[in-house]
Amino acid sequence: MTYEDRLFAALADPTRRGIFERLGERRRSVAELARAVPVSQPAISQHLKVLKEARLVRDEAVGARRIYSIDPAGLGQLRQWLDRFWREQLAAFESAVEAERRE
Amino acid sequence: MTYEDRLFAALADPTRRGIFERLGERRRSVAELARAVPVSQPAISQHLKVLKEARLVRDEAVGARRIYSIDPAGLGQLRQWLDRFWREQLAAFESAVEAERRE
DNA sequence: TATCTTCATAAGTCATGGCTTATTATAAGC
DNA sequence: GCTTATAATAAGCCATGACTTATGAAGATA
Repeated sequence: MTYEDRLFAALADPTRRGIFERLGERRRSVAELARAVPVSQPAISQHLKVLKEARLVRDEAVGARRIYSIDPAGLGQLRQWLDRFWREQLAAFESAVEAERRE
Repeated sequence: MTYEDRLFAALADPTRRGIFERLGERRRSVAELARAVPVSQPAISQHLKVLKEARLVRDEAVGARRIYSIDPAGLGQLRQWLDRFWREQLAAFESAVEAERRE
């Protein structure tokens, strides 16, 4: 499974995207997230693990708590994918127009 | 299921993303895709249906064939989501810095 | 030390989704 | 008109993944 796969798969689940978007507002502990999102604490931990492996979030130990926050790395990857795709598609479009012009 | 859900779910599957990227190069028929991607023709059709419902792809009848091509609408949605997220995160970051400064 | 909180992991359940083969519908070509 | 090509749908199989409860580990608090 590539990094890109992990990235898209991580964002595919709505609950997980919800968690991610909440972390976008501000850093939160697992318990805070569990209070805000209607699933159990273990479910939150599992989602966070997936997000972390996709490099979308980081965590930091603070006492017994673990504070999660956004890691821009994953988003950067996503933007790269989008930009590359856009460029390629634009190029393909132009070459199609060019081919048509030559007919 | 929201449109956004459909969008992310559609891009989550690697095979489907492969199909989508091939269509990024140029428009193709179902049979062409089936020849290029190592799954059966019905599987291709099923993937195309998902991509179409996410507005990532359009189709057009040409004789007995169906020509699929990129529909920029879905990508636009994805970019919007990314941009909005980025802006919000930036704002959150700035307000965090501001709060820290006041301490 | 004993207890309480916080979080991760284990194990099991259930729904979803991606694939297959079989079939059907429509258009093309002889 | 009959056969071939193209593509969508139906039905069924199986793996994956999202959730649950139960449990354990590590830090905070009395």
